[in-house]
Amino acid sequence: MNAHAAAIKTAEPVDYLAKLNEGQRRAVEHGGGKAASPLLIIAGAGSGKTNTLAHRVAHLIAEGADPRRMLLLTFSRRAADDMRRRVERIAASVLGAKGSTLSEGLAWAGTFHAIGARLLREHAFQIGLDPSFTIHDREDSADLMNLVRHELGFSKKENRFPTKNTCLTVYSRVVNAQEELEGVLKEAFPWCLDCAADLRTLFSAYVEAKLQNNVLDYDDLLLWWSQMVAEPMIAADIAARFDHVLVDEYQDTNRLQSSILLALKPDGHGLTVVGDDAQSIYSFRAATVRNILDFPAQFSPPAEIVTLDRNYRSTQPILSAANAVISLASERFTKNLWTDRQSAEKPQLVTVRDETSQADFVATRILENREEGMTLKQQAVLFRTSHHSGPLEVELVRRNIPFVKFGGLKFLDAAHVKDMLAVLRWAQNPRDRVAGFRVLQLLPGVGPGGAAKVLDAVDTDDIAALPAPPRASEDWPAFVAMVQALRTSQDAWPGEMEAVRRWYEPHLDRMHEDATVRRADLLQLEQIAASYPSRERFLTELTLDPPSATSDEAGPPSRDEDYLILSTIHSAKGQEWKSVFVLNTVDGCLPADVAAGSKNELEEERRLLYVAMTRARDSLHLITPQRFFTHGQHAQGDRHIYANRTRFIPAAILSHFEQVMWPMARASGASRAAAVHKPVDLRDRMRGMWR
DNA sequence: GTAATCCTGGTTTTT
DNA sequence: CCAGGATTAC
Repeated sequence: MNAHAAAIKTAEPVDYLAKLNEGQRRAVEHGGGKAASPLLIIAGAGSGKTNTLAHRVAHLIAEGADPRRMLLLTFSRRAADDMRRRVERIAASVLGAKGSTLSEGLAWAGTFHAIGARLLREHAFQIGLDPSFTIHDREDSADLMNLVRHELGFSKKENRFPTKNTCLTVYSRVVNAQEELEGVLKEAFPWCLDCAADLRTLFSAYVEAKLQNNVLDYDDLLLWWSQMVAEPMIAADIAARFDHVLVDEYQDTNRLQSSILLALKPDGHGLTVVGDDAQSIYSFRAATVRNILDFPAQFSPPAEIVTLDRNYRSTQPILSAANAVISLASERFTKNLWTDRQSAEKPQLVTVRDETSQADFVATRILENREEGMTLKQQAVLFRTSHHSGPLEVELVRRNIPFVKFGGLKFLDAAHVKDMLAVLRWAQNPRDRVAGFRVLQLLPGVGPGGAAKVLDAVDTDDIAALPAPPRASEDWPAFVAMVQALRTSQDAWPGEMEAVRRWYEPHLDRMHEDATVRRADLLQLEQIAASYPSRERFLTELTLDPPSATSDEAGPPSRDEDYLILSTIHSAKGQEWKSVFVLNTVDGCLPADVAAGSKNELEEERRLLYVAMTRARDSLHLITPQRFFTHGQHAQGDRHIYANRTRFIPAAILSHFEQVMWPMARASGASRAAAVHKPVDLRDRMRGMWR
């Protein structure tokens, strides 16, 4: 359907450059279509960044560059697909029908991690890697870390050792930030400083375990890539594949990633990076704004800089408010954005009683907007952390408003889905101990001990030759048969999915009360699997590009249905909507209390609010509930805390907002307050009925 | 060595 | 309120 729409739109004038403003045009034409000196584009929110990059790619192609020799590094697969579509459209208008075939050659577009995985598989034999390696997601990595931690005896120390997740976070930071362990500990994990030596031992054993298991974690995809291109012979090989390297969202890359770029293009020739330091929100992944700031001076002569500061997205009042918020940042490098989209409507700062009231307000406004002709899809609700949308989700369901949620819990995190994937992964890579460990324990009577025994033996023997674990003899033959069928690919992909599910379902029924619900997920997984060409591709791409929305999968909610977007602010990056609602704009939520520790963390939270605000085109609501109910336990509790407006909107900049109370105070405050403060406990009445 | 039960503690954001 | 760890009972 989109392709159809695109085809109609190709009546665009051939002078595609005419539509660009001066800065955009300079960025697009830089180098005149040749692999020219390095280019840095500082592109503010809504300044047409993606469009400019797409035009640049199309322009290069139009000037004769080979799309197959372009490397386009984006932040998500979605961004890559979007880019490909746009390039195709622009190229088609310039080159006619030939353009669309050309952009199909844009094969090297994707995330750093996905491209890394692909290059590593292709060059595996040159670097001592078995190309059948499997990739561990965060949780698998933590499991392996835990295994090693246990083996080394760190788990039962007198003074408690950092948890598996902390260990992994430290490890990951050292790798991605390219810093010394001690430095990282001192800066970010001071309470672990005493364990520095043990951590070093642990990490070394962890690396060894990954090698033994023939697995790579997320960080390895970058680390191996960077090490690979540090080898002159291979580096020449890989660098020669790409004439142009273009990187989107450069402010969210880390030092490891920048080292890869530098190895690919040492003199910066053919290198283009785009970003906005005001939107840097991924420092927890070791991203650093230094990458973007230090980029020009890495080269001599230094990279050319083009700044795009005209915003085409938001109205002036929204932009002014956003500028006011970001101008309070302690350090800033980009200029304020400007626009000529006038409007009388200031962004609203809405005070509501509590989260329930907030949900009520949002749902009401959204329906009002829709009555006035704004579709649900043109509206979005953003929040800092995934669970903030809980009460709203309840309200939306109650009012029958369809929605799709981005970010937070994923389909793939569900235990039963992980079980299925572990079976496939173990078949793909028999050395993947974490996968095997998980799979074996699905058998009744097999626990950690039994599983370990089998895995130790399977190293030397064929699994069929092994004696059944004592208490699992009944289920053993069927299990072995299933595993062997997978290993010998008896049922071609994706048919084997069904075989695995058939085997798994009885175990699912045994282990989970709610097996029926979970079965539906398995069927869905099977559907998703069918859209991948092979087991290897399925496993790889699913871990690197998991379905980002909770109902994003190939499932029933039909594509052309109208639905509201709920999203974490992080997942909202790069997107825009006519109307945006930001939930819980209060201290403790934004900034999140866990991130209010250091100055740097706080500054990042400020940018987060800035990112959220600049997603809005015409209408923006920031909502501040006055009361929060503490999470749960005391049933009789009307335990709550009072929250304050976020510190990022101090009184000094309040004039940029219209302040509103909701619901509008009709009754006098006193009677309402009385009603609120006198909770009624109906439980005794219920009990009393039978006494 | 496994399974069931208790208990503690902790909690963003994502490739 | 939930998951995961530790403890205990088999």
